[in-house]
This record gives sequence, C-alpha cells and structure tokens, in this order.
Amino acid sequence: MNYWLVKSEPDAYSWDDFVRQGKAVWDGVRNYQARNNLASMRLGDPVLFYHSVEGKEVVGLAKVSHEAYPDPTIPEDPRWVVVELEPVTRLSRPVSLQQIKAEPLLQNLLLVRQSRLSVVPVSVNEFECILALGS
DNA sequence: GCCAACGTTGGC
DNA sequence: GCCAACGTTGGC
Repeated sequence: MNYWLVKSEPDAYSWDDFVRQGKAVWDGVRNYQARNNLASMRLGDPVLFYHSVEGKEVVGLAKVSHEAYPDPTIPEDPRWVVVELEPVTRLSRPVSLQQIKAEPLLQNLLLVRQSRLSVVPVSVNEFECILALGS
C-alpha cells in the first residue's frame, strides 16, 4: 500500500465539489514526475487532498477508485494518464501548511520540499502524522 | 503583486 | 547537448 497527496486549487476544484460528485477523474496532469506518481497508484491507496493557493491546507482523505489509464481529454497525446478518486472522509480539522512546516516529523514531506509537484508520494509515518493532526 | 523554483522550448 | 529565455506554479 502506498500513500499519496494531491493538490487542487479550490477555486478550480474543491473538496466540496469532489464530495458533491462522489468521485473525480484526476485529469490535467502535465508533468512527468506527477504522471509517474499517478501511474504508480494502486486501487485503494489512500490519498490526502490538499487545497493549494486558497486555504493551503489538507482538507480530506480520498482513495484510488480506478488505476491509471490514458487521459481522455487529450486522445492525441498518449503520454498522459488519469486516475479516479473517491472521497473517504473530511478531516475534522484541516491541517495547514503552517502546521506541516512546524511539525518535525513532516520536514521531509514532498509537498514542502518540492512545492510545485501536484501529485506526491507520502510515507506511512507522514500520512499518519497528518491524519492525527487532522482528527 | 512579487518572486523563487523549476520545467520546457528552441537556437546554436 | 548546452544554455538562455520564457512560462507556470504556488507560497508569501
């Protein structure tokens, strides 16, 4: 089992939008590293949902409901893939970027260290630390 | 609004 | 294959 974190600008697609729809096709990823991460996701992997730009906090927990397949929004370019995600639960308390940066156990979180990457792996320890902060 | 970090593009 | 120019992301 692997753990992940995905980012979304709530202005474009928020946790509430996600819950309303009951699932999301995670499309639009156009970065090789993020694409490789999508391709490594397995059915049922837990995924933290982070609001970038507005909010700057981890707001919910999702899971992979369908593994990677070619991005249907650009059939002419087979390089890119999507996965499908389903909401699991909203965090009782969102975990802010500030909190994350202040937490010694989260100093190596890729969200912080490589802030431009929109799909990043998270270690078990990091994952559980964030869930604990959020509950 | 600014800027750092980083990816991409294109000329050589 | 190198590197300058440029574009994008996202925190502050």
